[in-house]
Amino acid sequence: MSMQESLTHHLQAAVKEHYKVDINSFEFQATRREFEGDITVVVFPLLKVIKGNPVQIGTQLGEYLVAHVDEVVAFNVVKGFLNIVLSDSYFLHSFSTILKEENYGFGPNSNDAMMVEYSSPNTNKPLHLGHIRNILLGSSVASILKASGKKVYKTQIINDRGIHICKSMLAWQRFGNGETPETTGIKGDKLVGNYYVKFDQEYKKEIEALRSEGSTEEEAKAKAPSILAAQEMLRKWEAGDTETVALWKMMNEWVYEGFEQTYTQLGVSFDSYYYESNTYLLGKDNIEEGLEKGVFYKKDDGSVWCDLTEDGLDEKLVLRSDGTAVYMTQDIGTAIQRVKDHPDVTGMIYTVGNEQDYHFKVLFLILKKLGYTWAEHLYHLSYGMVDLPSGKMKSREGTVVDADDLIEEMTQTARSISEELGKIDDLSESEKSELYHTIGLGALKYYILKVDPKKRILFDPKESVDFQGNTGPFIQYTYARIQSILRKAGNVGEIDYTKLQLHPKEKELLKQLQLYPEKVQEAAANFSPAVIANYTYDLVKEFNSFYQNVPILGTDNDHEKSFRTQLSGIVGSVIKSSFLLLGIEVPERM
RNA sequence: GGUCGCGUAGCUCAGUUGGAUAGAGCAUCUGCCUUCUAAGCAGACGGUCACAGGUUCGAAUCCUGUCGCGAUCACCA
Repeated sequence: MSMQESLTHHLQAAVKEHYKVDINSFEFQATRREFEGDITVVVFPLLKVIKGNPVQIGTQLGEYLVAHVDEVVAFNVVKGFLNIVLSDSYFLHSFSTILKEENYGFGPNSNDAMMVEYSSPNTNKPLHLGHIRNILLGSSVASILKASGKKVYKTQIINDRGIHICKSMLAWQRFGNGETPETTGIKGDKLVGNYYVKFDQEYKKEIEALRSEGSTEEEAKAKAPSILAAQEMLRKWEAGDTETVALWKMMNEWVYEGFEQTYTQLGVSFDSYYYESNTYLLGKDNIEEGLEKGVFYKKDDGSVWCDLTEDGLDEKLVLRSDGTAVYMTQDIGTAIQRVKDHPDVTGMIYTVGNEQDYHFKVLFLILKKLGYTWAEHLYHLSYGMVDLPSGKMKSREGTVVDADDLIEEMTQTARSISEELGKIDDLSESEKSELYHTIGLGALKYYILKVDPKKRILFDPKESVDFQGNTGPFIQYTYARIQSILRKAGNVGEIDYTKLQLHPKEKELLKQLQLYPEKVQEAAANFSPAVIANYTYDLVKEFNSFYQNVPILGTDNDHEKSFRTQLSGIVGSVIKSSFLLLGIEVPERM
């Protein structure tokens, strides 16, 4: 039974005894720092049932608690707030429980399986900062859900077909002279991306030429030789033309190798991959089904629609009049296919930018109307765009912050700060570069994950990501500090908890530690890594204050020394655990 | 124009069933390394929670309206 439950129980009895009424629940909150106490009962809501002065009522309740509950040692009432002071032994008992737990903070395993989709890139250009936000969010939410007790499948859908893919293929065919990642030493995704840009440059030249001959912009865009060739290539691809398909396969392989390197750098992975080249024809059968069920209707021209006007949305096309699929058709089919492939899946999460909010609203509604039970648990993990001071990132115009470049830059910043501080000069070169990578990525990941996904991020490449204050490295540093203490402390002896008197800083730390399990659940319920990031920051701030104000190894009381060492150890393992949920590693030294 | 999201300190952000004097970091300023790692700690400065109404004992939080920013409204993906 938790302390809140226990207090509720006793408060009910107190209210019954004094005022002869039944009250189901009470409002609790952590006592604010400026008041004495650990947990606070808000008296105001009781006034609806009990007439009287809130201070008097609070006092009576407080007296009852002190008399009847062992753990309550004192109380005070300020206005309508009953502040309760809990005993040291209560906190120490709770600490010893945490100490025994294997995976403290994680929920019990359930059979619910969730599928989390993220990354989902196009295979015509390298990953950029926008993808990084997507990947970090999706990957972290997957870890958080797993920690909350769910089974998780990480997946992505790779946009490996379409006109934009043909564009880079075409440009390579024309201007590539057969060059490959091997011959050039250029990373595969970068090489292909270069040809995508090349295509666009040629295309623009053609448009200009046509316009000077008198065509309108629209006409020029439509009849430029490059775009016609790309369209022709797409037709060949769809018809299964051997040569085209071979070129497509080869260039996509280059891209996949490049992506894989970036994923490895980021420390993320997937359990399955879906390719649009396999799924783009899915969904047509489901449209037929929907027609039979009356979820969709057919117009005279043969096109199929879903009427969502009663749900406050529009009518949505789900099949063209020529019988071909649209984006929505494909997404309906893919969702259904995924549950067929993973029968234990009870819900899915799509990590996709907020520009597609409407699309997913419609998709989820249609799937619900089709009657799938798992459609009740679909969530669009929507996030704001990452913009630059100059505006939107555009691959074709080269105004993107490249993922690999950014990772490298962060690593270099970590290197120069570390070298300046000079605390790890005795490490080997390989240990050092591993450490710089850990710190640099820690800074980047934390920077992105600590903010609410809904908000757009303005990223200024000129202003580097911070390494001080509310940052990843600050938290990593605290972890390293704790490890240093543990190394020096050696083995901790048996602790006689009855010989201890808690320092206020210790008590605050214990309270913070107690919060971890509920924070994990809260983060899972809200699909929010930011909850974990902010919690960890609070914990670490609290620890640093403890560290600077209370001697750990320096105290001459052996019980205190052991306890403080152990307390530091637990804080360290919670930092490690919570940072793992964010996909951030922690160093033993830094 | 319709719909959705956002608006909190100079800047970047917390603040989730409505609760006490709205909290952090960065920046600026002041102290603290012969003691466990100063990427730290202690403190100062900084607020009309976009604006205006409403509900409530109580509103940054809920409701309505206004303004600003963004996204979206294709037989594109």
